[in-house]
Amino acid sequence: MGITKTEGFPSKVTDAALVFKALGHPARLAIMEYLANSTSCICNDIVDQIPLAQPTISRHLSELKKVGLIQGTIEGKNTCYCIDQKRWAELKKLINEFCIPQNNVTQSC
Amino acid sequence: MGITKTEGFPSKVTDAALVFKALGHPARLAIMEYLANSTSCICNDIVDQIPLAQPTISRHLSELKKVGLIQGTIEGKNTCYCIDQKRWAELKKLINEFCIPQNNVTQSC
DNA sequence: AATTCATATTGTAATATTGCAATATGGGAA
DNA sequence: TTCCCATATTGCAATATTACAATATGAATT
Repeated sequence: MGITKTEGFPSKVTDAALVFKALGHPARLAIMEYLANSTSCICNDIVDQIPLAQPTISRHLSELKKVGLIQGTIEGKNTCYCIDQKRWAELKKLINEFCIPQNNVTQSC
Repeated sequence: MGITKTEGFPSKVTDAALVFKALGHPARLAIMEYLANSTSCICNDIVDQIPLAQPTISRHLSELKKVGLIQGTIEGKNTCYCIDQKRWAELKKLINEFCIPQNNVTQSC
């Protein structure tokens, strides 16, 4: 059906899945990496960095914004995108809960 | 188009995106969490844990297997799924390269 | 006011994903 | 062999995603 069932899962799982999903596209991951390594907020520089058309990038940006990974501020003609550091810290914690396996658990295969 | 453009991105980015994408579904994330916290390999126990039909879970399992997150071993009647610890360590490293922002970079907004 | 530049939105077409019923497959038990 | 049990695969149908052209918007510049 193309529709993702979310009932029956803990909200922590569905929340984390949304973040992973947002990061699960080369363009969006490249945008995140670019923003994480930039000293200043970048605007249309992103368009020059990513090999996709401007409308497509705009849509990816709004998707990252939707899950709270980034933040956009209008500055005159330009829009300034950057990682929402506060939210990022929370998300990183969320991600690590799934990324890091329990050390005290030994698997039999 | 529904098609994801991968040309023009570093392979490190597209590789990581595939992993994130695989984790970007509640069912798959729940499976990973379950496997990470189990002392033994689980087989059809997963079907009892996830509120989805067996064929759907089977498909999610094969998707996780495709990106190397898990491993399946046939044991008589059952199939034993568990996290591929070696590959997981590599993937964790890959994920952290994108998850952890540079500390020496200060953002202006 | 007219133009330009940066970005967002909308429309549309192609493709991918998801979910389940139905069905296969293959091992072990009877 | 026949019957179950566990799992995989296939075949849809519904929906989501992706990409881009065209267009809108809105600020600054002329």
